[in-house]
Amino acid sequence: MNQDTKKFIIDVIPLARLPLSRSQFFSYVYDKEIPAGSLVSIPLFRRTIQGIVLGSRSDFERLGNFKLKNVFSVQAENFLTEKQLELAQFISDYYVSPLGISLKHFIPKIVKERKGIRNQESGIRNKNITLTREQQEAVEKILSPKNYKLKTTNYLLHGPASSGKTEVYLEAIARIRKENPEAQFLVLLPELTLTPQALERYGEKFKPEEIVVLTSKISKGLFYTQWEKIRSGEAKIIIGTRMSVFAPFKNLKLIVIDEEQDISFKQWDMNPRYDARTVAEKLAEIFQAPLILGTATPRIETYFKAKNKEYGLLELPKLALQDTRYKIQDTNVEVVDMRKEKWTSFDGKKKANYSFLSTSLQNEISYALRNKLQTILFINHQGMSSFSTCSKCKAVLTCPKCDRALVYSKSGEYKCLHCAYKSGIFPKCKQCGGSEFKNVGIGTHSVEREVRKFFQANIASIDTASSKKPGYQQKIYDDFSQRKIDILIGTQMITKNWDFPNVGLVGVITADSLFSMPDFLTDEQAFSHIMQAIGRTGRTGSRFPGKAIVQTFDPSKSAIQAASEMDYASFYKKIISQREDLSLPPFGKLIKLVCQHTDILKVEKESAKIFEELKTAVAEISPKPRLLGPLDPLISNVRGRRKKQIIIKLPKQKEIPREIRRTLEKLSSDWIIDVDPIQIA
DNA sequence: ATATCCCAGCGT
DNA sequence: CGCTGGGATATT
Repeated sequence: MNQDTKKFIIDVIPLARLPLSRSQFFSYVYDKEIPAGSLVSIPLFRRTIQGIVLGSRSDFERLGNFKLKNVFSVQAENFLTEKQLELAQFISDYYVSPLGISLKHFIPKIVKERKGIRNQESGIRNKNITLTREQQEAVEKILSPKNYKLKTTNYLLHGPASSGKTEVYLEAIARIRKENPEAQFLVLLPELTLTPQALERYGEKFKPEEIVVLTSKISKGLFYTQWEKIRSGEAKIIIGTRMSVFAPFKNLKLIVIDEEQDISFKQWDMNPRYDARTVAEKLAEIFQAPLILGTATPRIETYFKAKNKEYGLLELPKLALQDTRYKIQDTNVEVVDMRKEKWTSFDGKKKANYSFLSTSLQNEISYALRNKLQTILFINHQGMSSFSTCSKCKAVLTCPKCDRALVYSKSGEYKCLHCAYKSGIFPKCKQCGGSEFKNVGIGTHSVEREVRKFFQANIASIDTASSKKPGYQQKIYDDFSQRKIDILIGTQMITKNWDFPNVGLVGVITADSLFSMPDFLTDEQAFSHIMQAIGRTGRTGSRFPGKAIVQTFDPSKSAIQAASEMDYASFYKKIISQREDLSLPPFGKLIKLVCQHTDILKVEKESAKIFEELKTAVAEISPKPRLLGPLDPLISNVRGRRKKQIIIKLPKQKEIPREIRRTLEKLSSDWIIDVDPIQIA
């Protein structure tokens, strides 16, 4: 080492997947100190990649004659804040994922061209809304927890549809802002479809230049501009999807997670497999900011924590909204047993109804149409059907790459909803070579066709596929809010916070399809979806109380019953005891390990080996974790990749025991580690 | 991510 | 004995 020129050792985390078992940084040389958090360009094994600086040192002696390479260049000094580094480290530890991969999420694609900032129009109309006593109290608790002897600054805001949760967020924000005009607020939404609505609401309190929206849909240039506005503090309110937790906040004073029960907060398909709710909790801790989890149907886990005082529980009663714009009525919910629709009465007065629109639903649609009220029909499947069978041998038409059923689409082709596979117009049966298929089950398109047969009205449908057409979703939204559409048919997406005051009727066409995937969250999610669908109505004028019809072939299901009675408490009671019996969350912590490879033999051998290793590891731990597997997952073949999975159930505790962590850290890249998975079937 | 090394398995 | 493919390994 040359003694004349002063040099520094720079510890850098390469933005690459490094083995978890080794330290996640490498050391380089540079002739200046580089501040932690800087973005640099470095050589790594005769490649050039980016890295994040951890720190600079000058203790060359300890290294011996190990030859360090040079940092190529500094791309951006202080690119990540100290707090972002801390958060990245937390994510990597908690989700057992390489640090470099976590850090990648904190770095937006840097684009040189800075486009003009295009922000939605929003006139500031500081409407003075009087809060109800409950709303007021919720705000007080959030702002001064000590006065209420709360040990935490995390809150569950539990209130049914139209109970005025947003008013609570807005008031809390306004009050904090009054004290601290530089304060920043993060509002997390499950999906980008909800952002236009949110913009409208928050636009009433904020100037357009203070609001920033972060979703994967916006252009890279705009994304970068928004990112920098957050860093500078210019952006005060940040509305976005789960990735927004990675933004370079300067002065974060409150985090809101709206629709906290939504599973889209969990990144299940990519490393790090993080849950924005868990990350947001850490982010709130780092900034010493309160966190509000808002929902009409809390996750069982969340409600459990609230009951155990881990979260402050803020309950808003029904009909809290005293605003004279709406007069809220109890929604009348009717569960229709679809099996009875096919019955005929002895005197022949009641005829069998073979349509998937029950007599009740047909009557209610007519009623709504007559009274100029709008109808929303909710169906869980997109396209024409859920699956198709060969007319000759009854075999289900499946994707050749995955084992999943193909779905008939309008184009005449059969598509795989898992990969991009399309069958062509004349598929052949794998078993008998037959070319005729019968479509079983119903989707948005078949419902639309059926509704058109019965009613002369303005009818439209929307699902994930059709909403991908640019502008289509906005058009449907606008048309529906301007009452140009009488009957709207759609998948889950339209039940989420699309609030229209003129909806008099909601129909859930087949509640049963919400239960098609048996898993530990199925009932919870089904309950929440039915409740959400029901919540779309009931905001109408007092002359017409909201009406909801839930069609099912199994009215005895507790999720359906509880949802139709809008009874969260009894549903919670039922599920929480099941969870306790099975040591499922919140009583146990789940870690899912999936081994996948094209060669099934390899997968079997490898997963058996790891299972044995875990067995020995677990033997030393008390209380003893439980191991399940290696098992075939419900979908064990995707795009030709075969899978086996192992489930680890830890007794309730925050940390993963060292013995288990050691095994996880040496898993090859054929393995997926999913901490707190949302699916274990 | 990927070049390199090492060795098993095979053919000559 | 030599060639080849697969897997493990290490990366500053």
